[in-house]
Amino acid sequence: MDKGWGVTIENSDRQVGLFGRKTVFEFDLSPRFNQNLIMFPVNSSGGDENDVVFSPAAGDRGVVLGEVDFFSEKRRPSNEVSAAMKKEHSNAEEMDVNTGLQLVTANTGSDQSTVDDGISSDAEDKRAKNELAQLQVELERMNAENQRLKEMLTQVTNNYTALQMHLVTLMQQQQEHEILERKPEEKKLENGGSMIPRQFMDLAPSAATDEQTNSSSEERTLSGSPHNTVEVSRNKRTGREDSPESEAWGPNKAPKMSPPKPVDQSAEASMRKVRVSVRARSEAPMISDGCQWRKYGQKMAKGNPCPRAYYRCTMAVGCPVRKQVQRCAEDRAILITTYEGTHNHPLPPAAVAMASITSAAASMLLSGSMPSADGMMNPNFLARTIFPCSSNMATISASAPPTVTLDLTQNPNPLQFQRPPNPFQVPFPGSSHNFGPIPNANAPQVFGQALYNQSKFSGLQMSQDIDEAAQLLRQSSQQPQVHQAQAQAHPSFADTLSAATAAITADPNFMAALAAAISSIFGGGSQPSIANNNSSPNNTDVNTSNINRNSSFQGN
DNA sequence: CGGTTTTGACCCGCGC
DNA sequence: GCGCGGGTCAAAACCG
Repeated sequence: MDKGWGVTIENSDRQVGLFGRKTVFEFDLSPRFNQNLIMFPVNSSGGDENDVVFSPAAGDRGVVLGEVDFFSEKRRPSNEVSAAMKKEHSNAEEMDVNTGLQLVTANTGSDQSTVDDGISSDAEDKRAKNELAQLQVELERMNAENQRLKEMLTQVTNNYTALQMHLVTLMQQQQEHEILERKPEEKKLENGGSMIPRQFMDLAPSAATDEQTNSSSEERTLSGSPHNTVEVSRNKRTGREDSPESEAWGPNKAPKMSPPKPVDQSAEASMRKVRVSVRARSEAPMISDGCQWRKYGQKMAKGNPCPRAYYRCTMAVGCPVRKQVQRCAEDRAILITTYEGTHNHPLPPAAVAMASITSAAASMLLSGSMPSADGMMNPNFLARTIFPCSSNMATISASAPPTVTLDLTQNPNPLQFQRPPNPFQVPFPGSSHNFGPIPNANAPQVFGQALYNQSKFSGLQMSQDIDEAAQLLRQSSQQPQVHQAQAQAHPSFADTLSAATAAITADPNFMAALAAAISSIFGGGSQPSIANNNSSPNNTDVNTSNINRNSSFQGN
């Protein structure tokens, strides 16, 4: 707020009001002190020649009604104005022609009886007007304050995001530099059309660029290009030559007699095989991340009665991205989705969200895990870098393969960088800290959207949907039970994307914001669509129609 | 009929 | 070398 009046009571530290161009102010001076009402410009501390001093009689109370353009030189108040106000204040209405201030007073002090005796409809009207004016003052003040805070937060968020992305870029460049120093031939491998930022693509844990260089994949296999070390190592496992998909996927294709890869390459491959794991509470068998998946396997993992399902992305032939879906053994309400790889094809916005977050997480992890870098020494730093909204929502596992775990199951700090299954395991006290009635089956998606938007912010584009997010927050807080009913009618992903980001920026309590955003989309955990779709634990179908209007982007 | 899921078999890495 | 566990393949089954 850059225009308006500050109002103080003389000889008092109390600043009783701060109002803008169109406002009212209620004053109530103590009859025991000879206090003046001082109005001063908001950019003044009071006591200068611009102040407007009003000296009501002891016990006077009333309101100041004004529409002030104080900073207009022509209407700047003067001592003459204040003098005039002094002189004519008592039980009267005044309108200062210079400031536009209207002074309405009513003595409620020593001659209160006089006022009471003279109660009239006018007095009642004035009293009601006073109350109304007071409320308006308060409302306006809060609105102005809210707006100001929003603007500040927006600016801070923009700056932070820009710095964050810049940091990611720098770390990626550092890694690239190291890679190129070792294998200059890799420079030809470029990101070919993915919507994922290039710094994410190149840092992705798998051979995201394999598809673009399919024709030379075998050559690179023989040459042992470290950029595709993961795929190379797999190609060496079997040597089948079959479908393009298999070629692109590469696993189990190389004959056993393939030359053993050097030790350093093996180590590098391990480092590159980064995974991003997302923990979220979900009744659905699989979270919706905007991509199209095909299940290619299912195994019973040791120590977990729930089967682990294996999916691969089918949005493009040869996309190297895979994910594993498994329920947490300790709390089967928690769905653990582990992503590996980077898409090598354009993605819908919904998929970009998750791809960006996983790639960003993997990038940071890789950057920190490079042999020449300090690496894992400070995973919390990495976590804060990747997920500024909550430094406790993610952890990095130093185990092989390194894994970034995003924990969306906790409250109030939903994400933890964790080191499963080592002693750094994030605590899940009873697994009861969750979104409550809010299902977070797709919480990772929302979070991904947030990050996606943050990446968008790197271009200093700020979400214009703060109001929308605030509305979502209000709806959520007011009608927490509505979520289930909204299951089939949530906003589009793009809407949610902006909303989630805006929610994060608009609410310091990220958890509440996230919950609100999630609830705005997905409704209750027992939403009919999900429940109907998936009655079998092995049925990995997920109702992505709730996410994507375009059914071609539905997950399975 | 084409795409997807299921599921037993296979391969590989790793620890002993 | 062997066994175990994780990951993947691919034929068969399933589904719309």
